Amino acid sequence: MDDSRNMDSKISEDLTSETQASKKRKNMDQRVVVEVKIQAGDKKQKSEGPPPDSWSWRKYGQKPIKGSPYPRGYYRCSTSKGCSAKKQVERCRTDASILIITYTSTHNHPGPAHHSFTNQNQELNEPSLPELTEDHPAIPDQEEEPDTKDQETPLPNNDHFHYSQSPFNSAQEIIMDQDMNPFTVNLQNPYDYDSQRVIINEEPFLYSHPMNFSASKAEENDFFDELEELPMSSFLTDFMRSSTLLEERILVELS
DNA sequence: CGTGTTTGACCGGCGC
DNA sequence: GCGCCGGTCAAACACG
Repeated sequence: MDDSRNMDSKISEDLTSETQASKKRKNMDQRVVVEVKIQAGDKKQKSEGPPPDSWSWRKYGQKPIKGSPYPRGYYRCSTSKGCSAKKQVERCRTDASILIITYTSTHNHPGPAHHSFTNQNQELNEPSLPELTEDHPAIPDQEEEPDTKDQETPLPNNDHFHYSQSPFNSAQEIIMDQDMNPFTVNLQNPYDYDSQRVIINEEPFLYSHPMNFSASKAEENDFFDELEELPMSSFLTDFMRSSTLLEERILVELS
């Protein structure tokens, strides 16, 4: 639909520091980039996979990306018909063990499963961000993004929050490279998305060795395979539950 | 039968 | 103006 395009145009002007982004491409609205470090064995988890995520995603496309050996999958929220939440999943071209998930738009509906578990986590997790995405009309423009005012806001906090909150209310690390983030920047980030980045690493060493280069042609196939199934959310979910110890971190980072 | 995935085609923006 | 590329659509297909 053109809704996406709609926001594109609008947003491009809003983003103040997205000059770079626009260069690369027509930046979409503000996006949340999540980097998930996975391990070889984790992929299998999907098989047993609990619910993928609190949200159900329907894949609507997949395309090979230039410069990256791995294809990018396009997902849309299927939980609610009118929900415009989308996400893109791709692998880091430099480190195959890193999954890059880009969340776009917001959920304009309460997440079913999400809610249940949101209750427990959210309380301590994100005090500043109530169920903005959920059922709170706190968002003036709601999903449709707006009229710019929302995005123009110099204090992206709120905006970002509700963005980040929906998909991964369990991120272990939330980083906004937009402001200043040594971490992300230090890591090699092939993408200059001007949105905040969330890094979820299953390993505590993510920052230690950003580059693994363990990706080989042979693995490519594997990756494709994974991408196709891409229920990566399964481990995300897993994280949500077990990342309680890091929740405080989020609080600090976000707040 | 309903829901989600796959896949090719199409559209629109951007760079040259 | 043309070509490239990313993003989306929609029909066909697969699975529960």
